[in-house]
Amino acid sequence: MQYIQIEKKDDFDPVKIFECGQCFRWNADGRGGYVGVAMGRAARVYTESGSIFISGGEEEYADVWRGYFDMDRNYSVLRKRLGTDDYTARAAEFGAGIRILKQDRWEALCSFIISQCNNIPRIKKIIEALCSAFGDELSFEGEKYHSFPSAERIAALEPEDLAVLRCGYRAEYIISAAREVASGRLDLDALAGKSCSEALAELKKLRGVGDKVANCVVLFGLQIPDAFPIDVWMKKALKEHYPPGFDPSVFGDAAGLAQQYIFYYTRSGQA
DNA sequence: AAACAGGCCTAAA
DNA sequence: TTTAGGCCTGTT
Repeated sequence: MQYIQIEKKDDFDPVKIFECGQCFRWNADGRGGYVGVAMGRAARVYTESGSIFISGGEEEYADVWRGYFDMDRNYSVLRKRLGTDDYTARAAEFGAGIRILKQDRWEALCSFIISQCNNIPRIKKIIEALCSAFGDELSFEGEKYHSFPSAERIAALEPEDLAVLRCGYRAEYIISAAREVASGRLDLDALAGKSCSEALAELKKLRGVGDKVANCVVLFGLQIPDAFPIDVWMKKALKEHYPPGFDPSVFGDAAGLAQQYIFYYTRSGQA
């Protein structure tokens, strides 16, 4: 397999990128890299002596991975702007290397619906079951993988068809979201051009999508940078390290990135 | 065994 | 507009 080498870049740490909780389909490969499936392709990513290596050639990089890894944004510059308060500054330093992936919009929506009231191992297990059952088979470096099934594919199913996922009450949420997207009643591409609050309001009309899930979809799927998902970890961090009534809009367009640093830092137990 | 997990929905104040 | 209880399932 051909790999593309990208020379020394600003922040890019595969461990942090894939373990900071924004995505569910990349796994450590046991030899320092990560393998995963995104945008309909399987790939491997690793860093070695300052360079980044991504499977596939120049063309695949230009078409897929350059955008997916948000390579045209300088995270080092963004990160250093986040030193407004002590805790955020420490979190940003600790999380140096995180990048916010430009994930497939439907995949982000479906994945974060599944994530509700679940732990990460089970979220990943359910998503893999969904892909194995309904995604397309992919072959990569001698192994089989599966793409994330399209909204159209899922829209054609009934909640009972998702019984194999063991995802419980989330099954009906998944099906109904898929039908909204597949029918065009919910246009995720169009939403990506809207403001954060407009996008949130639209997403929250879906059954099973509340404030937290909507913020994740807006940030990780629509790439609207001022989204600020607040889950139990963020509640804890905000309560312990920020003034009551703290307004994340002080971070401006870097609010989403600040959230990732704070979340990763708090959850690491190092904070 | 009972509680909890990276929420959401509904009913009731 | 805020709060409590229930929800599928798997793990501790």
